[in-house]
Amino acid sequence: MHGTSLRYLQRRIDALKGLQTRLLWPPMWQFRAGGETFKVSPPALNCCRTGLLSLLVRAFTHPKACCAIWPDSSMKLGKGEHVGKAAMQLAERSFLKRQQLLLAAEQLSSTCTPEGQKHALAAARVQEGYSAPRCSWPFIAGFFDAEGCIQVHPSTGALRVSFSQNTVTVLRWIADFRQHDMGSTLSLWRHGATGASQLWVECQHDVHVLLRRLLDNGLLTKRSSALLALSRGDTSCLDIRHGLSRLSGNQSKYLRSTPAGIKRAQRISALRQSASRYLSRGQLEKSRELCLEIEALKREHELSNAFDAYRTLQSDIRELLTQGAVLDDAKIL
DNA sequence: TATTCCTCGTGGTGATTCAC
DNA sequence: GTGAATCACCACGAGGAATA
Repeated sequence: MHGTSLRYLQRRIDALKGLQTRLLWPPMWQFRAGGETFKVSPPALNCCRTGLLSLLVRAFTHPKACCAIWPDSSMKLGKGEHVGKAAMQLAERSFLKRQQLLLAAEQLSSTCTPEGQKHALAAARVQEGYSAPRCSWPFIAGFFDAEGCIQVHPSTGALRVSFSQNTVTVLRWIADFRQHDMGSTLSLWRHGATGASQLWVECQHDVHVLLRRLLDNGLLTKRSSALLALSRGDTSCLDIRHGLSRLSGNQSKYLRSTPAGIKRAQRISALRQSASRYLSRGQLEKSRELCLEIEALKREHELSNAFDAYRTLQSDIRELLTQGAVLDDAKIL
């Protein structure tokens, strides 16, 4: 790595990512979900989309629910009356998409043109009135399953929980409900560039109480992550970080800091604190020396992070090729 | 088909408090 | 005095979904 520039590494990373997106992954013969292994037969893989869809549905949903809602609805959308029934049932429990679901249920039996239906649904989506719901812990648990995130802070080791949503209204419901129920406030932050909002819980006591409440009220897809986070005390921060990363899959994989990266971040954080103290005591020279050291460490940190991402990409691509992945000719520009 | 939007997961920074 | 822990705020990239 010595002598390699950040710009050069970034170009290599971009090239590897380009290669990775042009790979046709090896055939999948089985997959595991919910502790069960599902075999995928060649016909389902090769041509029968419905067959593969049914398999996935069986794996990821409740058997009864999937029969009622899933396999055929996506295929027959627009003419199956069970779609209308499903939309009506969902509308009874939905806060955010009630108007759209009611419209969908009505339109399936109306004579309106497909184009007209499409415009009406789009208008309902824009105009959806966010009437205040009967906010409850089961509602928050369900919302968190879909939009929540549990993280261990890289340089502090602190547990953090966040909810993200483009519409700030729902986050305010949750913040208000929680303040009323538990007497503590949450920080709500709006992302400048995208306009999306995030609700943060960072006080360690509040994080623990919140996770326990979510678990007690039906948290499902993030259950394992929440239990792992709550095991802190018996397990090290690094192990919890690693476990949470594994549970969240490959998303943002190449952004994650390695254990060495976390140590660098912690060192920088400690030096920054010292510099700040020297500055506050008027020891300007010492503060300036530390600032120079911090800048050098930050450059090294950035370069090392890029190198780690590059090595991980290399290794992932090699493994895929070993397993039978090939370049997709149709994606070669 | 290209572009924009939206969500998820992640990292950085500064201030304050606490323990040694 | 110092390092560790905590809290609060801010921001961005990836990639799938929605839209033009």
